[in-house]
Amino acid sequence: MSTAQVSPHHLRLIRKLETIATLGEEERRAIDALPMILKDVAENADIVSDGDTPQDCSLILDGFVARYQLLESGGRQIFSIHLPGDIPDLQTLHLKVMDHSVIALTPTRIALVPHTALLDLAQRYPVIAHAFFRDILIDAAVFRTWLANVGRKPARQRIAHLICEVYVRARTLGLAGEGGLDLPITQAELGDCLGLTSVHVNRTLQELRRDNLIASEGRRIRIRDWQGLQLAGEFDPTYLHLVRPWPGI
Amino acid sequence: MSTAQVSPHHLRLIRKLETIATLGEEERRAIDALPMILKDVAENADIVSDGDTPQDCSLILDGFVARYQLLESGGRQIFSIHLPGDIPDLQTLHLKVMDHSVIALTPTRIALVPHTALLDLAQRYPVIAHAFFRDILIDAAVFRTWLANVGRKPARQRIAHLICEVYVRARTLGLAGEGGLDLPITQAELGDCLGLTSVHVNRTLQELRRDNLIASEGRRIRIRDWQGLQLAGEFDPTYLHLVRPWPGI
DNA sequence: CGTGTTATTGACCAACATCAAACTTAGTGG
DNA sequence: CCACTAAGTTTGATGTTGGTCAATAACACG
Repeated sequence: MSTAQVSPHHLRLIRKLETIATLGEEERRAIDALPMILKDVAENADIVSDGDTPQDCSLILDGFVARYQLLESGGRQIFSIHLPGDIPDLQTLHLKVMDHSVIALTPTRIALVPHTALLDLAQRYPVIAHAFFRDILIDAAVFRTWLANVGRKPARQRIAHLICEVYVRARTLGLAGEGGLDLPITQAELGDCLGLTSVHVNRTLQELRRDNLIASEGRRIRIRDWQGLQLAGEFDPTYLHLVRPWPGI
Repeated sequence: MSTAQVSPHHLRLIRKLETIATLGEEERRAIDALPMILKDVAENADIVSDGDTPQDCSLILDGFVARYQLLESGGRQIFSIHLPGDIPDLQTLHLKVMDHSVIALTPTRIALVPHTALLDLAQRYPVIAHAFFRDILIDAAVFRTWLANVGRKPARQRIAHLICEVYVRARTLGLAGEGGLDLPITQAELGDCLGLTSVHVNRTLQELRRDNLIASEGRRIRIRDWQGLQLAGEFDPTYLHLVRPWPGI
């Protein structure tokens, strides 16, 4: 199967899974046969909400997505950032009730894939079941890493780390070049990722700019010193368990 | 199969899995046939270490266990607490290299179960594969919840929440009665769970005692006001996805 | 007993929060 | 194409939670 014949939507998923597992020709073909219903989601709209019991999973085709929870006390904690190719609600295959929400940080296009189709796929192709397992486990590894960041690192390190993570993941998926990435996320949202207020995020970003680790033009964050930024964030990509990390990481 | 014939070690695992999934007679029998090698682990010894590539999973038979990571800056973050019946390194079935460590908080007895046996089991019994999936997903849900705690809640809430969580899980497994539980964990370790210093943990515990939410006699924490403690911690057990929560939770 | 770990207390400090206002930017409709 | 608006960013002044350092007290255990 030459990839030219593959639908670009399905290709997104194949490309993503190939960053964390090794697929064969057969598996790629099977994924390409998945039924998908396209759907556009407005900025700041929930894709799945806390308490839902969805029957489909959402494959991100385009846009930035986050998983989060609102606290009784009014605060919000963002748990992870998701990029095209990710299925942020893959867990609904095995946990029927959502215990958090998924939101579109930008205007987003998703593909809805029925649980039945995905379960069937995993049933028939152990390699794909393995890939799903890995995806979920890497998800958990990201949560742990964020927990360590928020629990034990100062603001400057946390922010640097987050930028490193999103950059590496975007780059691995071919969504960012050498220079940096668009991180279309507000400082308040950054704060909700990192357990900080937007005010403190702002001041710390200025510090990172002053130290020439990053530059920001509007919402585009340009990485000026990749080594330095990794150092500043104590960033070690091991926890992402990438199969083929690009050189220089 | 009457449970009387089942080895108590295997029963621990069966009981645990039955808190998060529903097993049939056949599955219980298959679990009972799992090969296990018993091993004692000293207090404060690693069961698995960051960077290891183990060939077995560790079923906890007795004792308290934690997963953690050391940071370059010298700090430590604990990610989760594990009780008898848990398999804290289940993820090594699908992620070969450990990205964190597992430590015995108390003298602990574990059973080593070969990956091959577990993978075979999951292959032959979809219900068990499903249970493993759920276990890993619930693990991730715990990480998210801790992340929300550390990121967005003050010390008092964090501590109350942690006590609630461990109590509910211990009680569900039949390891704690109505009155409270042994939480054989130092205040420094509590701090490493919650992103606090031991000094602040100490002061906050005193506050919880003063408010009559808990009482502590040595290391035993007695819960004096279960409703109040849940309230103080904004504790909602949904994220544990228990199949049969006990009444009054 | 003595020794090492853990808990407790006190004095002081720093990182980050809060509150509030001004400024910038990107849309939007006339 | 400009004025208007809303959202996001930036700045300043001030407050508080929780950290740091250090000493003492309470245990646990051989």
